[in-house]
Amino acid sequence: MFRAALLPRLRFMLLRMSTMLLKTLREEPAEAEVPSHRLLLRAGYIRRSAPGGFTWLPLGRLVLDRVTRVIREEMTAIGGQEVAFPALLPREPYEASGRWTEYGDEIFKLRDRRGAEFLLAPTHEEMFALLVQDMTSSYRDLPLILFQIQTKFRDEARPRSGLLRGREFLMKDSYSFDLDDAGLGAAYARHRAAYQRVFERLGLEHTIVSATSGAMGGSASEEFLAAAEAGEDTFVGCTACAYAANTEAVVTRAPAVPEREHPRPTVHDTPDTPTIASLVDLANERALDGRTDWTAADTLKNVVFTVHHPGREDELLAVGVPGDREIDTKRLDAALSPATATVFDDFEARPDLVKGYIGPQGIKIRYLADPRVATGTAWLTGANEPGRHATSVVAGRDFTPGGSVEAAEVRAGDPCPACGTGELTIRRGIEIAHIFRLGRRYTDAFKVDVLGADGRPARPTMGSYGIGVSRAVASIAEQHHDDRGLLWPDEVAPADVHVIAAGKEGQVEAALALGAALLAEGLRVLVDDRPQLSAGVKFTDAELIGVRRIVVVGRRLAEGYGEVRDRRTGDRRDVPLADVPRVIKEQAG
RNA sequence: CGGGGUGUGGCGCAGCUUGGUAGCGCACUCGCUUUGGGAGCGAGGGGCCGUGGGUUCAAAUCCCGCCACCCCGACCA
Repeated sequence: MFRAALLPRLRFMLLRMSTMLLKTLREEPAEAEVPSHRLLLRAGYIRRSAPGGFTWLPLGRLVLDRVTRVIREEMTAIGGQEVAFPALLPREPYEASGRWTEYGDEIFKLRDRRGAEFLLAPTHEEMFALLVQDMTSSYRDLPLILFQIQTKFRDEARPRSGLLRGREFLMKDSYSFDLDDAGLGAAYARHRAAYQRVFERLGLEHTIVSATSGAMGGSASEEFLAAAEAGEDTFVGCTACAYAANTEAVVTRAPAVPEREHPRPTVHDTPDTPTIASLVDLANERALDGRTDWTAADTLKNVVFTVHHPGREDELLAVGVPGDREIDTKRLDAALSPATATVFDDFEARPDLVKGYIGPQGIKIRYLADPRVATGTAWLTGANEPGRHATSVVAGRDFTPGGSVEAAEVRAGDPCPACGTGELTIRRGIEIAHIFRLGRRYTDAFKVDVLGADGRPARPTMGSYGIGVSRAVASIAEQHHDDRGLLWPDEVAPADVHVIAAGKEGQVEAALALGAALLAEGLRVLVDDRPQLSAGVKFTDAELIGVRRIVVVGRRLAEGYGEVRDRRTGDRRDVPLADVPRVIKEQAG
């Protein structure tokens, strides 16, 4: 009988399905919607075990470890040093940075037996800043790149999509400490390049987009988005150049406005036209200004919002966009950050704001307009009287916005703001990494100083760089599967080769012996040595589990042949068993 | 937080309208047969029907509350 324990010098153990904690599901779990969630559950990689929390089963753990290994290698290669912090932390550092309250409900807070307050860390900027304060004293100690791979906790309002958005997830977070902006820039660039290598190795097709910084603070940040339908982020690309951006960060170019004389504004009776569609219909019906070619794009839509400024009084704000566009509240919030906006609806309290007939002329509240509402453009817009609109309302002449705002929705086909010639395409993606130039927000909060070369204190500047490790696993599954199951890239597969014993006339023993020979080649081997199972079940499970190379030890065993399959190419050929290890070794490179 | 949906054995579901001994498929155990694409026959084990209360002689089923989960949106990265 084969005993893996008899091969102590081998790097890997033979993975035997007969004894592995593994149960594949024939039917789709009702709770799972997105492909990665469905397949990882069905193929026995994970089990849901808490709201927003998953257990990594043996197969899943193997994949997770492979992903972790790649990240660790690339982080080490850019000079990163690995540490590990507690996840359970006292309140004080987060109080000092302001994030105890700023992070809001998303932070898990708890108390110890004496009533002292703790949190489960959602991310660790504070602790790394404190560590550097504690352990460095001279500019000679910098620069530093420190990282950890650790479970993070966020009390998500709505955990969903399996591993894609959990309340507990694995994250690689690293932090750079430099004395000046040039050093920070270099650390940022090294992380960016390292992440590209990581995702290249993980087989993750991704796009780097400029992003907004959110609760982390700091200026420039970029997100790495893995293209996937199941993703929650929308981003744009350009058909002609390399431009890519999160929709929140898309900047609209003001159109070139030809010089021309516009007639004075004319107010028209436009009863029962509270919507853009009804207004356009009526304008054409009545041939306002002699035109019958009015479209929604000729109208100026003005929407009133209540803006909530943290720590200040709410403010009313009207936003003007061309009538053929909706306002994208995510973009508006990003533009107003840290303030947030909600649609204003208490029109009874403001008789000067005539719902459905608001125009920017003489408006009494703050007014911001889309960049398309450029100086010299003329609009059909509300006349600030019930049932009336005005034509030839010209920006810069009849009204002057208090500024421009990126609030209009971005649409496929919009001109590229970078090159101006290409068109924007819209795709969905999963945020698998986010890198920030933080600056000194956290080192200031803790007064982290080292002694500079000039003998004076110098305050380090920080960068923060996260990779969602468990989310990356799910993203790989999203990008690498077919209708039969998962199909892992080699680098992250739970095994290099999957050996199936199809038959009971010595096939199990032969498969185990072949497994041992493959192990001896330094390959990671999964053997389906489960007794009593029909070949069909094993084939189906192998395809579900998703190891690319499958070797079947079956009906031609008596002749000394096995069948080597490639799940990706569909190629199948019979190979003498003695040659299988060499053949597989060559394929696996 | 708003809208919708669902809670019945490990998984997928029926039963609920019209109250009366909890059922099907898969999985699991044992036996025999079978063995290259989710095997067959036979015999079994496993469920306080999410939870608390109410109505009733009697509740999975009717009524009220609560909880959980899923989906869409808001929020968040």
